[in-house]
Amino acid sequence: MKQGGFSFDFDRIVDTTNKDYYKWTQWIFVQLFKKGLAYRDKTYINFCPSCKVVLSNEESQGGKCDRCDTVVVQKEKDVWFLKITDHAERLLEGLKKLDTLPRIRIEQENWIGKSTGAHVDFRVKDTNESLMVFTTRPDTLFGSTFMVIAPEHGIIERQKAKINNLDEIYNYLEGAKLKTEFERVELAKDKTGVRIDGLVAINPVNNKEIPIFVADYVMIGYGTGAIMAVPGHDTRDYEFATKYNLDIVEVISGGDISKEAYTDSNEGILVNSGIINGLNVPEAIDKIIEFLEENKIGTKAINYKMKDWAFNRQRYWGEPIPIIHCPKCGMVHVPEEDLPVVLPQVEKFEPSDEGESPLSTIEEFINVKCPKCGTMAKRETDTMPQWAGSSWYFLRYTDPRNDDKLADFDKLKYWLQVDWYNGGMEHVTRHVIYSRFWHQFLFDIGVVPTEEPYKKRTAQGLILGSDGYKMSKSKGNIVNPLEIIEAYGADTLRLYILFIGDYEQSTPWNENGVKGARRFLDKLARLEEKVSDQMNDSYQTILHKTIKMVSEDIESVKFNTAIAKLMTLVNEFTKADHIFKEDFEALLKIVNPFAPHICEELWERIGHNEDMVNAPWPEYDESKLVESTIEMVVSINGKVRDKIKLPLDTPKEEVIVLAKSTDKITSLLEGKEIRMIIVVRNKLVNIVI
RNA sequence: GCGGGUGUGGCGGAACUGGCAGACGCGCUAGACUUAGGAUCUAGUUCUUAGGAGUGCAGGUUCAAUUCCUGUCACCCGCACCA
Repeated sequence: MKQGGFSFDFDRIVDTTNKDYYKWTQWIFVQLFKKGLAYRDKTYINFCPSCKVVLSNEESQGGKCDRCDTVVVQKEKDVWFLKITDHAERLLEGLKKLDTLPRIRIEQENWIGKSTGAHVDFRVKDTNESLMVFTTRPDTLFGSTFMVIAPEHGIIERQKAKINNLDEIYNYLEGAKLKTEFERVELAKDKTGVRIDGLVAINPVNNKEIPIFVADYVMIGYGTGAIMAVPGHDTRDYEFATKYNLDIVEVISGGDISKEAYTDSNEGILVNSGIINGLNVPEAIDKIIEFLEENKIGTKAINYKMKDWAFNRQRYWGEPIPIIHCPKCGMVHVPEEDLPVVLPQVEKFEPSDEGESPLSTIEEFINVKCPKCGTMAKRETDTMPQWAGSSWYFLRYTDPRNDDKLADFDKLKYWLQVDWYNGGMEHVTRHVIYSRFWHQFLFDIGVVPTEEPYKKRTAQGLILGSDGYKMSKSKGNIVNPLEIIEAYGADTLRLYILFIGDYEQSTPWNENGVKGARRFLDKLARLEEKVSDQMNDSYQTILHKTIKMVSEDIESVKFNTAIAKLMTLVNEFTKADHIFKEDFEALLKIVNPFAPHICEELWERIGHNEDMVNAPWPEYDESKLVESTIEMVVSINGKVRDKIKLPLDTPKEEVIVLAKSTDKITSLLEGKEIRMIIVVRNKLVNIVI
């Protein structure tokens, strides 16, 4: 970093693995625990048999471990959760105020996955329980002709005495278990399921008895793990109903349900639907929810795809969770004054085969007195994920050595919000959601002065290997920046990376391009020989234009075009027979952000003792931006035919006369009738024939 | 399937509210200086049947379209039996 010449304040270094830092990560956890936002629960978790580690949903996308690609298995375990779902709505709301890339915004919205609809209770006949479903389309309730529950749904065990085909069902559940989440999704085309013989549900709006199926196309993790199937208006239900010969009822007119489900039904009118017949869809939804609530069979509901954040890991490298398990008091947090709970020295860094944390074998770490009652108790041995420390580190920059607080409130007030947070594309989704959640929480307990951490959030494009693929060790297409600095210099590297392409776009690395950047710097250095005390008018316009455009490009993060313009200017200076010293200084100042080392060097060589970084940014002279003579394009029917040189702001009538009089244009116009002439001031003349 | 993004020379990429398509760089070609050139400089470099054609493809609006509209294709990314 230092070699690259970045202007970071290295006095404010923050290291999330340092105990003076993670003390505050643990402190935040304690606050979350006190507010009930950190809780422990037994659940099926994603477990990677290779890393021997519990994974969050975020880390096991596609059913594979995001570190080693091993297929993830489900395992029952005690899991620490952070109740991020409590913030679902706020996280979504706050997004509106965040200035960010469309892509990031969409990913966030997707991740939160809000949908509105209703919860509806379906009584199960001859039992004392009912199945609750979530639906976004309560208006189609009258068309629900069967129900489907997820294989993991608890009702199977609870009502097994009533089920006649238990063997068949268990058999199916076994099969479903063997499939990974990934396969269940992949083999989506062919729907399988088993009817639960013995259990019948009652559709609460028309009291019809409908069969219940168990099928793995319903997920336990989303909604309630049970659905009301409306085959007439849902493709999956339609497919299932056709396969198992179930009733298909049309409740929204407009389609042809003998051929396929009519899903594009927002236009249609309700039919076969009792009290909501004749209404359009939005009206029907309102009315049926009203009905459900009046009769206590359902409620309006909002569902989020996002789940609580599984927060414990069994890795060594992580902040120990500051909780003590006391036989008398239960779970007690470590008192704030006793923080940090320091990560002990350990011989074995690997978790046990059972997936226990490596800390679990260290007696002197585990055994501890309960801070409440003094009884011998045991420490929690799981640690936090890497996300913990990275969810708030930027706050610590404001006050990196504070030992009393995670950061002084007044300092936070001075610095926050972060004006612009930029980071790598690969971490964006999770980092944005986690850090905003923590920040909102810290705001709620009065630790930070703003509800949202940053105003603007972007991510820069990746630099790919020269083969156009993502750089990776296995592909052998890695470029080591230090080697480039060694061979071409830090300025070259900086310049090339910024010149290579659009800031947000991924671009392949090209060593030849690096040479080009170096050539530019060599050219710049050679200009020094031409510096003189004599003014030079020959390049004034382009100089001032470049100052203006480079300033603007930097503001709008278009570094590639800024550098292109600098190159043009240097080419222009190369042609000049001498360069006025002040003009050369102006050039150095605008090249400086891209190539600071060489500019400082040249700055000194032309007689400055003071550092260049403190020199003011040059200003352009408005009067020098435009030349007095301009070139106008003369086109016929939109095709460029000739160019004429004219004084700036020549009146329209004169322009027309001059345009028509050139040799080329006269010959082309011969014998033709001019239908109209369009003049764009100082730009072009278009003659239509 | 849904959503987002991107399609411009041999390559990376420019082109503000429609107004000279290909800036700038790489690569390539020829020449100069040189024992030499992988240094430097100069000239050229979208294609071309030399009239034109040309910004993924097909239409449309306009005096004028990479830019606006309609349709369509391809690639990349994200989500995904989401009820």
